[in-house]
This record gives sequence, structure tokens and C-alpha cells, in this order.
Amino acid sequence: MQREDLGSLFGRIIRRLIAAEKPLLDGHGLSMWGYGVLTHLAKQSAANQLALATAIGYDKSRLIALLDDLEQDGLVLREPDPADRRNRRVRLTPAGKARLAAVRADIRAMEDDLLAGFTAAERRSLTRMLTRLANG
Amino acid sequence: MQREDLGSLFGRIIRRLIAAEKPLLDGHGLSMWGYGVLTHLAKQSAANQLALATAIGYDKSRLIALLDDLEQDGLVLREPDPADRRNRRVRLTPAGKARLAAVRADIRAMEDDLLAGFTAAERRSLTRMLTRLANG
DNA sequence: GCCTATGATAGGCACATGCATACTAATCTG
DNA sequence: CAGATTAGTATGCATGTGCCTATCATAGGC
Repeated sequence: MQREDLGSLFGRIIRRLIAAEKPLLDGHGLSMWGYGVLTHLAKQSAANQLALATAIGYDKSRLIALLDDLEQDGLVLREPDPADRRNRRVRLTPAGKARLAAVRADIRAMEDDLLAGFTAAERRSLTRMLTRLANG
Repeated sequence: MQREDLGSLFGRIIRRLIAAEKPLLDGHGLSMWGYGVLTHLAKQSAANQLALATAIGYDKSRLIALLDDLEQDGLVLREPDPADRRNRRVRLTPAGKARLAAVRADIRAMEDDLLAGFTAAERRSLTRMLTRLANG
């Protein structure tokens, strides 16, 4: 029973993260997946909804209602693609960017708190290794 | 949009881990939570089921059926606590230990594969940091 | 010896998930 | 132009989850 499972470690960490993030997201009227969509769109607008769904690992059927909500809140915009009228491009509105920035500030503060015991070098090393694992 | 969210990183990693672990567990006839129970019991037998549930972060109601299954498969044993007959101690059977060892070998191999690009020093550093985060 | 608290168990509720199907509009292929 | 493919959308199903309530046996406090 030497070393502990990665699965168990990551599982416990994810639980802590979710528990800490949930109230912050609630405070800004965002769901986990809603936040995921905004975050992704901040990096790059989506050429179509299917691409967005696969990019964030969400079900394309479920994405519809999620986008409906975000659009109704004025955070994202679905616009037709003139080149291929089947596609609907999705991008952030200014309000979406603002909302994201606000949540992100809260989340960053929470994460800083979580990493309080880590030196700057450790944090860099950790995020670098996590990124490698995530993109494997 | 400087650094990426911890939540997003951990989320993607967890997805990869689950996708890789699921078939291994299936191959040994274990569910995620079943594996979690066996792993925990290998570290220490549970004084009662409630303690076990909270230790692994599982719902105490749901634990019943899970233990029923594990017991029926001969992997764990529920035995009365002579000191307090409300309690039911839970511990691994030899078959449970054997099953756990088998799954664990598979999982360890999978994890080694996942960490293929990491040096021994990096792995140590990673697990040390993850443990700190998990036990915050 | 009563009253309260605790552990094991059963059951239900609301919700999110992955997965599958179906339908329409638009595009592409031959 | 006809047939196949793709994007968006709606919907349904089985499953798993957290949470909450109820019941029963046992313990412990007073």
C-alpha cells in the first residue's frame, strides 16, 4: 500500500475545489458549465456550437439550453455564420467578459488561498506539471 | 486571461483518469466507489459504516447497497461490534485484499504510463504537492 | 426505567449526466 | 437535381448523486 492513487488524490482535490468554487459561481449567477463556456470563449470564439461542446467536453444536446440561458442573460451571442448558415458562431458579449472577469477575480483569490502554503516556484512547477497531465 | 484555472486543469485531468481507470475497474468487477471502499479498508478497517462513508466522502445511505454488493462478492465483511452492537465493523476479506492488489497493479501500471514523461524527482514533487492540496 | 441520541437500513425527490433518437435546415457529392 | 452528410434543436431513458425522512435496534444520560 505504498503510494496513494492518483485518482484518489485528484478526487479529493477536485471535491475541495468544487466546494470552494460553487458558492463563488452561485454568487455571480453562473453554473459550472456556464463558467466553462465563458472561459473557453474568452480564449477564442467558437466557430460553431458543436466545436464548443467538444472543446469543453460537454454534451452537444445539453449545450443548447445552457447557451439559451447565457444568451438570455446577455453574456454570449449566437450569430449566424454567413459562410455556412448551418453554423452558429458563439462569442462573448462585453457583459459576458465583465461577468467572467468578476468571477475570475473571486476564483483566483480562492485559488491563491488554497495555494497559500506554496512558494512561487512550487506553484509554477505545479501548474506546469498539471498542464502536462491535462494535455497528455 | 493569464494563467489557467486550477478547476479546469484538475477537471480535465480527472476526466482522463476516469476514462483510463473505468475499463480497468470494470475488468475486475469493481465500481469506482467499490474500489474506494477497498482502498480505504486496506489502510484501516472501519469501526462502523458511518465512519467509512464520511472517510471516503460517500453518502451513508448509498453505502449500504455498495457494501451489500461487496459483501456478496466476498470482498468485505460486516461484523458486529461487541462493544457497541449498533456498530458494524467493516474489514477486508483475504479475497478482498487479493482483488484490490490485482486492480491496484493495473491502475499503477496505467498511472506509470500517464506519468511516462515525468522524472522520478518530478513524480515525487508532484505527489507531495497533490497530497498537500488534498489534505489542505 | 424513561428520554434522547446514534448507527444501520430503506425509500423517495430533484437534479445532472451520458447516450440515443429524431427532425429540420443547410450543405456537399456525384 | 437526388441522396448523403452535418449543425442545431428537442426529447426521452437509465443511471448516479446529494439530500432528506422514517424506522428500528441499541446506548447513554438523568
